[in-house]
Amino acid sequence: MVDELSTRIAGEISLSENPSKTMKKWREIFGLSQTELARYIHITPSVVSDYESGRRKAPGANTIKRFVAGIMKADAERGYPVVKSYRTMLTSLDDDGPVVDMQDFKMPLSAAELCHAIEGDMVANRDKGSTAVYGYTVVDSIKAILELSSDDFLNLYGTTSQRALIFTKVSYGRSPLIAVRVSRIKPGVVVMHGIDKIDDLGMRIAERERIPVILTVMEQKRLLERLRGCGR
Amino acid sequence: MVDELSTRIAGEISLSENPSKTMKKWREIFGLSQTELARYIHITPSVVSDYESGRRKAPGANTIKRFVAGIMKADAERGYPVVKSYRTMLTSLDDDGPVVDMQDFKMPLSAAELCHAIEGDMVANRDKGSTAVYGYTVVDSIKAILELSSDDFLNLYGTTSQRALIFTKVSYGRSPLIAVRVSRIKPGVVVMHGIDKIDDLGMRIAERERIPVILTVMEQKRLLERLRGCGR
DNA sequence: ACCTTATTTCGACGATTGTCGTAATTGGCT
DNA sequence: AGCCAATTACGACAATCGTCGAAATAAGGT
Repeated sequence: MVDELSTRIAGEISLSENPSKTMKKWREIFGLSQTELARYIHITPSVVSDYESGRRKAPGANTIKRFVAGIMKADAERGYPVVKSYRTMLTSLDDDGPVVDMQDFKMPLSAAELCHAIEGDMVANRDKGSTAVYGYTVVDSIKAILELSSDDFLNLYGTTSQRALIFTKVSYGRSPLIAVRVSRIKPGVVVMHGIDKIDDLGMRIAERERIPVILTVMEQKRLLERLRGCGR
Repeated sequence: MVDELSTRIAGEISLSENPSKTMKKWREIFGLSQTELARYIHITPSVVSDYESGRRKAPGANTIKRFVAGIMKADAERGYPVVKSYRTMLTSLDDDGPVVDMQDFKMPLSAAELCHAIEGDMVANRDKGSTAVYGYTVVDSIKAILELSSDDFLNLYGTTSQRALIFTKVSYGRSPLIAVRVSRIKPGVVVMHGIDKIDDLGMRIAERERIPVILTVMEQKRLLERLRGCGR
């Protein structure tokens, strides 16, 4: 599993239209600062910044190899949290639970860009529109309410919580936000599919949590296709 | 599936101890000459040779990207034979058929190296010991005989037929070689697990097909572990 | 406002890549 | 043996990478 994730990360960086941004995405997913990463791969922090800001447009295979080795080493020292999340993500798509789809974006999107892509309406915390989103999890909200324990909620986040949590079959807009409210880990963005306005309680929860909330009534099949096509 | 295989190839090249050899491996899996590949990615054949022979030790992300795009374009023009094989390979490991394990090696092995790794005895065509082997398929020979049609045999090859076909639960050594004999596509190496000598008929078939044949009596569990550890 | 840490910018320079073109070598086929 | 296609070797050179170090800027906390 470590090898598989390593290969995937290296492949994404190599094939990316913007390897710099992809390296930054993965560093942040692994919860490392540039200074921390620099220590793992024995270079100065300014070199890490040079890579991520695009000063070097096509890093060599040795650089990619050392980058991946560094973030994996950090994960190993912490007990493999990201590797475990990745495995959980693969597993949760296989069973017949509430998770409808879950992917990481090749290229990070902002909340505003995501909103635009799914023809949504951002009804709460519009000022947080620049929030970076690294992936999404689509959840059948009815099944989620019936089946998920509070621990299960953690499994919705895959490799990072900096993602969009998308609830389908929403009625009033409060239940998903209540669930987010009591959850220890918060997503970057909440999307509610099936309604075009939320009630007052939902709005107040959203403002208190400072999480952008997007509503969309796009047909679910098209929604999934649009999401799959994002961040390329 | 195309994206997934692309990412995997790019990741393997990036992370390889020897990116040159890994690029050559994948070019050969896709059945392209250096001259053909050069046309797809708009460089001269000598540049392709420079990459693959290690003159350039750490290709950049742009080079890897163009390499992968080239081999994928070639596969697309031929109707995706390699992509389909890759998909078949993933699928056949999921069901409860005769396939016990199937992997590609990160780094190609020779038949002799493989023989050594599994503590085997090469009883036929020792002069072909330098044959390159890119992966392996482990097959329960009893189930294979009972379940496989001649078309199913093709599914044993995954991304390339230049691999080791490994039969377990072998008794006399002739049945697997008969199966190979009547098959249109031949593996690079045949391994028979469970015997330490083959009968005359088996030997004659092997000599006629010019395929190295290895016998091993290693415990199956250790055999699988050894195979997984090969080509790193 | 101040302090500390993180990040970014950028000059500089040695190392390496990417590529062409030419020629030599290898391998397969007749 | 000869021919042809594929592959390899290699000189050459422009472009880019990899990295350091110093300084500037940004962000978070008090």
